[in-house]
Order: sequence, then C-alpha cells, then structure tokens
Amino acid sequence: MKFDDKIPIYYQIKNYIYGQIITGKLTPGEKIPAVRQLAIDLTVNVNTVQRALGELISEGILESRRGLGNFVTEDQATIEEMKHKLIMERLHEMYENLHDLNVTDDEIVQYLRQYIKDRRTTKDGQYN
Amino acid sequence: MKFDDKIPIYYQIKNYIYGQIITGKLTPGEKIPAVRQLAIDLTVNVNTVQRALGELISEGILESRRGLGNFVTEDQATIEEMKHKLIMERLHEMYENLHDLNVTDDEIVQYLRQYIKDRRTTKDGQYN
DNA sequence: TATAGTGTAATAGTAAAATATAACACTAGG
DNA sequence: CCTAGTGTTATATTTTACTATTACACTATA
Repeated sequence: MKFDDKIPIYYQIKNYIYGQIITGKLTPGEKIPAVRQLAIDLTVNVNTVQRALGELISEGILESRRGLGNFVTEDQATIEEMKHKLIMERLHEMYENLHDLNVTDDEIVQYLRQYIKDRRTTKDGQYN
Repeated sequence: MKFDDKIPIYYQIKNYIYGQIITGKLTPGEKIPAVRQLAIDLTVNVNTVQRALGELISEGILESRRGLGNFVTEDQATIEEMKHKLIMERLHEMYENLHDLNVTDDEIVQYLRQYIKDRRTTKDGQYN
C-alpha cells in the first residue's frame, strides 16, 4: 500500500479500515484479517497495525477476541455514526482551510462543482 | 501557534505563509518578518522556519535577498497560480477521501450545502 | 495434550523532524 | 571600518514513528 509520508502510517491504516467498513468490504460482525496478515498486506510492521487497531477498538469500531481475532462491531449505529463523523471531518477540514484563504461559502460550492465537472471531462491525474 | 502533530511543522508553516499572501496580509514585494522573528512568533526553531522558507523560495513564491530579508514575489501570476493550486488540492483531497467511502458526487455537494447551512445556525465548535 | 492460529506486549534499533547552539556571509548606515 | 540586522549553514542532541525480533497469552481442534 502507498502511504502519504506527511501523515503517520498507523493513522492512514485507521482510515483504510474505516473505508473498508463503510464500503461494506468488511461487514458488521465479520472477522478482519489477522494482524500478521494485515502487516504483510500493508507492508508494515505488526506493531504499527496493532497501534491502529488498538485505537479502533477503543472507539468501539472493532472488537478484539483474544485467540480468535478482531471483529467489526455488530452495532450498526456505531458504524453509521462513525461514517457521518468522518464525512463531516473531511468537509470541515476543507472548509476551514478555504475559509482561511478568504474563499466565501458560495465560492467553495462553485469551485467544488467546477472540480467535479472538470473531473468528468479530463483524463484525470493532474492532482494525483 | 498551534500545530497539528500529525503533519510536519515546516509544512504547516508553508501553508501559513501561503495563507498570509493569499489573504493579503503579506503583499507582493513586501518583506516578510526576519527568520529569527518568525521563529519566535511561531515558537519553533530557526532551522524549521528556514526549511519552510527554502521551499517557498524554490517555488518562486518568496525571493531571498541575502543581508536584506525575504520578500514576497511581485509576480501576481505566480501568486494567483499558487492560490488556485492550493484550492484545488484541498478540494481534491476531500473529494478523493469521500469518494473512497462510496459517497457520490451529488451526495458530496449535498453534504457540503448541509454543512454550510448547519454552520450558520449552530454555535459552531462541534468539529473544532 | 499438542499444535496452529490468533491477539498482546516488550525490547532494542533506525530514520526523520525538530531543537539548541554556534558560526559564517552579506547589506545598510553611522 | 564597525555594527546591527539579515539570510545561510553546520553540528550535536532529542523526540517519535516505525521497524525487527522475540516472547507471552488465549482459543479451537486434531
């Protein structure tokens, strides 16, 4: 997996797991891959995986069963709440950033529409 | 200044300077504060400031005059280009993130409108 | 009960950002 | 020419994420 070297790996792994759950690639109650397997898949150390999982467990997103594995919570409400929180955090981050640059609310919406439009008509890749 | 410990300080300083220029707190041709003064203002080390400024100089945003100081470029086009690039990067970041969570284009716009609306009617602070 | 698969944790080492400190180079002005 | 203010650079040290490695604890099952 490719990581952004400006952000801690364990933090990016957390977001990766969030994504897997939100998109249904991991379902409520499902066992996630073993920590050693995840370490291999993500090409990182077991401890780094563990640090990410530890936080997800604290947040109630994952449930650890010693000797068995780590499982996605069965509480759908917790997952929904987590998804909404993530979306709002991303929007908030972007909004605050642009607002600090004196970009108005309307301009932000305009720029976003333009961005989406451009994205459909270009070959992409200019901001990847 | 308050820094996000998930992102290198020198990088956050770069963004801080970008903001100062875009919002007109620093104008084209203007001398920016001395590196030692900036280090004090931002409560960081001179070398950390220098690292940020070094990159800004490479990008043509700042111009260094040894013995005199660092100055904002007089080239308005460079500044405009930088502003546009920053805005697009922020949008791109947010868009990619939400898209990876299976949020559609329309939903992203909807969520943004809702976020802005909520922001006007609430006491704020829930995502700060 | 032995074993394979799992999570958990500790230790020691590496790498990069940031710091503390000092020195050097250039400019303007008295 | 000297000094104060500026950018530039170097060295050593600290901090923290990350790694490598090992060991321990628990579970199911052959």
